[in-house]
Amino acid sequence: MKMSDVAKLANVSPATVSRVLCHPELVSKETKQKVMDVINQVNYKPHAVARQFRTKATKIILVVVPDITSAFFSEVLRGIEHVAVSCGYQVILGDTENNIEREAEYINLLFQKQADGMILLTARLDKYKLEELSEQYPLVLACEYMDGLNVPTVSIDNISSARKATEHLIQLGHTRIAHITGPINIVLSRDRLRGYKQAMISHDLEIDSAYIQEGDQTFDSGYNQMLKLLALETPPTAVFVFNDDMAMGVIKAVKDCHLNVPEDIAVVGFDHIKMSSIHEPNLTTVAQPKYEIGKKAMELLLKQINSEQMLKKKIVMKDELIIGDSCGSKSNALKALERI
Amino acid sequence: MKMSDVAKLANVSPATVSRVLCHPELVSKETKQKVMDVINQVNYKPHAVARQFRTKATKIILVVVPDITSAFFSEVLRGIEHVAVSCGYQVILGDTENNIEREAEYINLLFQKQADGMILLTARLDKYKLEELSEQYPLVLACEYMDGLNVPTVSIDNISSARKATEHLIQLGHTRIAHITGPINIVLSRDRLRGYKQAMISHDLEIDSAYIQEGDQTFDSGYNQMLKLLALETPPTAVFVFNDDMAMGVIKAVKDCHLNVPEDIAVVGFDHIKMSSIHEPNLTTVAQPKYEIGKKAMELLLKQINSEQMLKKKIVMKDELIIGDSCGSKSNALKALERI
DNA sequence: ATAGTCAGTGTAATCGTTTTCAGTTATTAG
DNA sequence: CTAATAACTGAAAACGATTACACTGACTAT
Repeated sequence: MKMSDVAKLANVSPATVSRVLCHPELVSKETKQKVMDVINQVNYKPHAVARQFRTKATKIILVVVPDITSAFFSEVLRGIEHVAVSCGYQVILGDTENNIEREAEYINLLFQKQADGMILLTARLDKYKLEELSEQYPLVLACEYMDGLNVPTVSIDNISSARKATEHLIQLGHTRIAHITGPINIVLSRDRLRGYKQAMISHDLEIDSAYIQEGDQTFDSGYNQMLKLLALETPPTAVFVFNDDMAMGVIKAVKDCHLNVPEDIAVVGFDHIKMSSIHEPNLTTVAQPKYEIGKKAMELLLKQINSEQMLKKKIVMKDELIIGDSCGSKSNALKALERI
Repeated sequence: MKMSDVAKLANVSPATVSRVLCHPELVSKETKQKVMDVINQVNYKPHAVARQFRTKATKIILVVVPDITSAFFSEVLRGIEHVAVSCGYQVILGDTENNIEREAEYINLLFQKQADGMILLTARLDKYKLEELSEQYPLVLACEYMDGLNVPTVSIDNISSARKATEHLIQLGHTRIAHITGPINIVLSRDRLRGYKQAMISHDLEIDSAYIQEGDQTFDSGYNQMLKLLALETPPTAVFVFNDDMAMGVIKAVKDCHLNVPEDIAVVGFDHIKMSSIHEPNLTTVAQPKYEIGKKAMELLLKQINSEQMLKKKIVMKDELIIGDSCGSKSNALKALERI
C-alpha cells in the first residue's frame, strides 16, 4: 500500500495525500477529511525510507558509547534518547565495547548519510579527524572531551571536580592521599589526575609517585591497585578513585586486608552511580548530572541539525560532591595517620 | 559525490560501479581496479538510504527495552548488538521507560519499514496484536514472554528457576519463606511466583498470603516490602526476591532493623547482575545468561529476516543458581526459626 | 469589466541506488 | 567458418515519497 494507492481511493493526486500528511494547512478541510478517512481505513503508513530518501533527512541520530553496560553511560544515553524521541528522532546505538576501531566504523554511518548527526560519549579518535568531521556533520561530544578541540562539547569540569574531591580529603586532615586513575590514555583520567595534583600542590602536600596508580575503570582494577597501595611501606590513609566502580573495588580490597573504611582508609569515588548510595558504606563521590548531560548534548545536536545559532560551544555542567560514609571524620583521619 | 560521478571519472556506467561494490565477481579485474581507484581517490561512500530504498532492506533492527539503565537489560542488549553489528546490522534503541504506550510507538517503526525486524525485551502488549505482528514482520521476544504465544521467544524457564531458588531455601531448613514479587501484571513475576508456590506446596509448606508482597522491580520497593515482612508477628526467616536490585533493598532493610543476613534472614535474588557478586554479602541468586539470551535472540531474528527455517520457536536457555553468602547454612536457618 | 491575489489542486521531476535486459566482444566447439 | 556460449558492460526502469511549478476558479480592488 503506497501513497498513490491512497490517492486513487480518495480521488486525489499523490501530491495532495503527501500534503495532508506533511503540510495539512495547505489542504482544504473536506479534502483532508476524505484523505484521512482512506488512510485510516486502509491503515496506510508512509514508507519511512522513501521519505528519508526524498527529504535527505533520516531523523536518526547515532550515539557512540564506550560501554553500554556501564551504569554511568546508560543514564546519559537515556537523557539523549528521551529528548531525541520527543523530537521525532530515533537513536542508533553504537557500542564500541571500548574498542577504538569500532568507533571509526560507526563514524562511517555519518558518511553514508545513515544518520543526521552523532553524539560521541567517547573520543579516542584523532583530534584533527574529529574537527574535520565536525565541520561536515552535526556532532557533539559528551562526557569525554579534548583539550582545545573545536567541537561542541558538554561535560563537567573534571579538573575542578577532582580538585574538590581531593580537597575534601585534605580538609579532613589527610596528608597521605593516593589517587587511582583511569586509563591514562583518556583525557578524563588525565584531567582528574591533574585536579588531584593541583589540590595536593596548593596545600603543600607531597605527591608521591607511588601513590598514583593507573586502573582501567573496572571494579577489579580498583581492587588490585588498592592492594598495591596497601602493600607500601607507608600506605596512604585516603584514596581518590577515578570512578565509583573502582572505588567499590578499593573498599573491597581494604576490607580484605582487615582494615576498615572510613576508619583506616578514606575513599572518594566519581560519578555517583546508583550503586554508590546503596553500597555499604555509602560512597562519598562526585555526582555528574548524567541524565542532564545527555539531554543537553541532544539539544546541542538538534541545534546543529536545524542550523540554529549556538551561544556556547562548550557547555560545562555543574557537578556536586556527595558526602557519603566512606570518608569519615577528622578524628578518623588523624588516628589513621598516627598509626604508621 | 554520487555513484554516477564515480562512474564518469572511471569511464564506466553507474551499473558497473554498483556491481563493483555489490557483486564484484561480475566485474573484470581491470575494471574493478579502475573503479576502486576512483572510489578511494574521491573517498566515495554509497548513500545508505538510497540503497535501502532500492533494496527494500534497511539493515536496521529495532530493540525495545523497558529500561536501558537496568544492569540486566543492558547486558542482553550488548549481546544483541554484538551479533547485529557483526552481521552488518544497526540497532535502533527503543527505551520505553516502562511505559506501555511507548512500546506501541516503536512498533510503528516496523509498519513504516524503518527496520527489518524487532526484538522485544518487554511484552506488555495485547497478545493477539503481537501474534498478528509476528506474522507480518520478523519478531523475537526475549526475556519476557507470554503464555501460549506463537512468537519466537528466547528466555529461561522462570517457573523452574524460581522453584529451584525456593527449594534451595527449603533444603537449608527454612519453612517460613516469603516471596517479594515483581509487578504482578508482567508474566515474569507471575511465573516466578508460581515456581515459588510449586516449591512450597511440593514440600508441604504452608503459603501464607502475608508472606507474598508485590514490589516494582526497584531497590526501594525491595526495602519497603521487606520492612513490612519484618513487621509481621511471625516474620519469615528467608525471602526469595524477584530480582537482585530488590534483593539488595531487602538486605538493606534487614540491616536497618538490626538483623543480619544470612544469620537472621536468608535472601535469594534473581538475575545475577554484576553488583550481586560485589555486594556484601554476595547474593545467592539465579544467573540468567544475559549476553547469550541477547545473542540467541538476534540469531533467531536473522533467521526470520533471511527466511530460513527455524527448528524451534521457543528457546529455553539454561539458568544457574549461584550460591553466595546471603543464605548461610542449615544451622543458621534452624537457629533463626527457633528465635520466634 | 479587468486585473490581481489567493486558496487549493495536479503534473511531473527528482532523490541515488540496484537490477533486468539487451548488447558487444571474445572464446570455444563442431 | 559458423554457431553457440561465456564474460563483461551499458541503458533504462524502478523503488515511494516530496515539492517546484503551473493551473483553475473564486474573490477583491480598482
